[in-house]
Amino acid sequence: MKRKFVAKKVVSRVANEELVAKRHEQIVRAAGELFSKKGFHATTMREISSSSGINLSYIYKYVASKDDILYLFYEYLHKQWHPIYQSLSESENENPVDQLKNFLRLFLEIIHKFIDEILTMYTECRHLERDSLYAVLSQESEMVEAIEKLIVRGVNKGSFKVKDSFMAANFIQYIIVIEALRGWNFRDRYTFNRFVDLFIDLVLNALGMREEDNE
Amino acid sequence: MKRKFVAKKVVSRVANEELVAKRHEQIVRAAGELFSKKGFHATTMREISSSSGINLSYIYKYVASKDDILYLFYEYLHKQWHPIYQSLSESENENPVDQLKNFLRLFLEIIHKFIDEILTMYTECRHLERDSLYAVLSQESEMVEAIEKLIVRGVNKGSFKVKDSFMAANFIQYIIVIEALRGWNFRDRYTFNRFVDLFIDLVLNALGMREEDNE
Amino acid sequence: MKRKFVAKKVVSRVANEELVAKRHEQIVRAAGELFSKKGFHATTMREISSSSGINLSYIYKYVASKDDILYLFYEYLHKQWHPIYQSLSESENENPVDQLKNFLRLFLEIIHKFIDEILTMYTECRHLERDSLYAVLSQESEMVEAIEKLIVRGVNKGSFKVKDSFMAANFIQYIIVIEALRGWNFRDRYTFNRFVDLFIDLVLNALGMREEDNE
Amino acid sequence: MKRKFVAKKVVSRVANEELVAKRHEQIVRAAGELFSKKGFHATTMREISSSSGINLSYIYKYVASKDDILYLFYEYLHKQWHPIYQSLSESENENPVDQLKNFLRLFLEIIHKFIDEILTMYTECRHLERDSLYAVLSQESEMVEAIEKLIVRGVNKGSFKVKDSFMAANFIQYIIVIEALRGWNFRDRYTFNRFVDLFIDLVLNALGMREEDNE
DNA sequence: TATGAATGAGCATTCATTCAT
DNA sequence: TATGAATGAATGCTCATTCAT
Repeated sequence: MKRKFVAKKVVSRVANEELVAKRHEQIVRAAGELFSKKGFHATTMREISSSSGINLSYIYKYVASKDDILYLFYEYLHKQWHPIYQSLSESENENPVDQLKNFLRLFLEIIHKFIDEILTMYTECRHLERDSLYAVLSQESEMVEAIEKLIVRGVNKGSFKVKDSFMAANFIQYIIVIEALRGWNFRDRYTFNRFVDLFIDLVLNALGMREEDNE
Repeated sequence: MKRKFVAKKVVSRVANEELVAKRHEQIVRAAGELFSKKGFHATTMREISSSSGINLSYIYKYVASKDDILYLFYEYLHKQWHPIYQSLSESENENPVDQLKNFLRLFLEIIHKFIDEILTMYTECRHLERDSLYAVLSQESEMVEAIEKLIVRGVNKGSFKVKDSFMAANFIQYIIVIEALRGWNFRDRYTFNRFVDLFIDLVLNALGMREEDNE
Repeated sequence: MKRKFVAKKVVSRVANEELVAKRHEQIVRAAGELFSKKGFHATTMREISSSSGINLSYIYKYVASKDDILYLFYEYLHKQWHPIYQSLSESENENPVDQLKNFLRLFLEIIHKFIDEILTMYTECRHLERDSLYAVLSQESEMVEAIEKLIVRGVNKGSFKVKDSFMAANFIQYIIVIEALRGWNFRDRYTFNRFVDLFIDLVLNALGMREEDNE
Repeated sequence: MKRKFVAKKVVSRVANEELVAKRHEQIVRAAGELFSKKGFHATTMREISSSSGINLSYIYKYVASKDDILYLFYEYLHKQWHPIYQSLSESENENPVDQLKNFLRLFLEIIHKFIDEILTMYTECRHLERDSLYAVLSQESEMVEAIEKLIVRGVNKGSFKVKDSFMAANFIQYIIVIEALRGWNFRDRYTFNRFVDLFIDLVLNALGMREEDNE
């Protein structure tokens, strides 16, 4: 029942890989901003073209469709936090509690930095075409696995106490973007640091740690 | 700093209120399904018309724009759970823990029943126009308040222990729709009842209850 | 080569003639104002209905189409000045110069009173359907004839001197609505009385009268 | 109280000016004919597209709206006679009477050539949007000024005798298009040359010249 | 590699008009 | 006589995408 991770390759009709990477970045930067400001559908290819400074028809040498750009956008954002959760699997010796706290803090900082983009990503990714969508879900899934492993280690060491580590991992992976998706309701009530503290506290509690253990 | 709740009224050019209600339901049913299947933007008015069996131009007697339909759709869903969180404020004598458990269970059942619609609602509501969006956010906010009151009572009675009840309420209001938004990753792993148990456990923990208190 | 004057009858599906007349007036009053404000095409039947206070479908019992209303509007305006030029043929004993002056003055006053309506009439009547258009042109033509007769009498009496009385009549019938059609360019420059004086002076001159004869 | 002349520029999203000019002409030719046949409102963009041979969406690269096309149409016609009245101000030494006669004749010839278009122009220009309308009225106004100057010179030289030269200029500028607007009533009665003679005679008379002076 | 010209399909919305009672 | 419900056919305009060079 192990999920296989699928990837998607945005095919470009240009050989030079370096150039492709450069163009993709150009495109995504422009598009991301536009998507975040007006949404995917309301953003036109023409706008992406003029905003990125790449000729409209020429964009189609680097992407096959507008959908590809949305995927590229997702990929770009994902790249921001990929190292963070990947490091989770690498440093397996660390204390799981500290590691989790650290992970959450770093992650929340990324979210905070890309608030608009992440809101966009989560509200627009439904419109991805089949292939792209699978690739995205796959990456999300990968992240859940990394978190799960951490939880399992914590449980084994007696730091956490959860009924089901996979469910807990999903829980965390979902709640972690709360600031982007629900922030409008509480953002002006807390400083970012205060928010992080409260957030970590809630999550640690959920994983069966009381504050007394925690300090 | 108290938020004022705003409402929006979808005005129809037909006097007969009963008929309006009937038509609105017809429209929303058809549209909701289509939105869920293909998204708001990809759904055309023509499809809504033929799916609802109401003549295209005639739909515009009951709504002013496609946006109105999206709002109607949101309203329809919201009506499903409005009674649940409203009852929270009414029965203030009950034991907060039981009340919360009960609330969560009922709510999760509603979510389960409308999974596709809720996913749609949360991914499409960004595309609402200003007025409609405000109305929606306002209703969401109202729900958070109801949850917060419950938490505060629980804290006062010593059942819960949280650093900040408003943050906790936001937390719960956000996590509660996890099945609709992230279910694809865990749905086939648990029965619905198992999921509910795990969910409630995590939430109660987050609110500072250990399982030992809990049983 | 004598032109036959054609008339058009707006058929209504209601027997009571008095009622028909009353409704037609109601309709025309409302429609005329709307046409003048926004033009024929921009005015909707619904607006005419709500402005006239007659139920939309019921209007169709009194007119066969929107076009009919435009024609009715024309007819209504025409009725305003019909007596004026008709009287021209009746009082054949009067001094033609005085009669012309009088005619012009009365006519200009009517124009002045219905400026917007007349502008509308002349810019919209192109959109009349065949039948209605013929009826309109026919009425216009009739007016030219009346003017021509007057000129002929004036020429015979030696008061006017024109090369071609029919051309001159057309000339006058056309120039007489100048205030409605070109007024924007000179209206704020003259009082109405001054305008009338200048106008009559120019027309009399055109008909071969010098001011010295004129006084 | 001097009127300022305003202009309007139809902006196209194509850089190549020559191409723009070519396309504009293509569009105006097709549209003009259609407008003349069926009126502005009854003419659809689709018809203009197929009649001009330019793809519907591509038209919108050269004009921003249907209104722009109406304005372009007006501009096109205006260009036909602009040189004629402009020359009026240039050759200030000529005999005003000859100059006026010449001006009228040339102008009437242009009118004659574009009868349908001019009828259209004057009956449809009310539907221009604000900006375009101002530009149009401004150009008309400019023409009146040119005529007025000529009249003033004629008056100073003792050739004309009018009470008010501005009013007279408006008079002429209005009457000059009579063939387009009222021609249906007299066209089949005169050859074009005969019409021109009669017309010039009437106008000169109006300006206070008797035939005896005239010959 | 890079660009300007060109296209086809679609979309929300409006409106005059008719039906049923 | 009078009305509210219902319809069919358009219409201006936009947009992603491809062509030709």
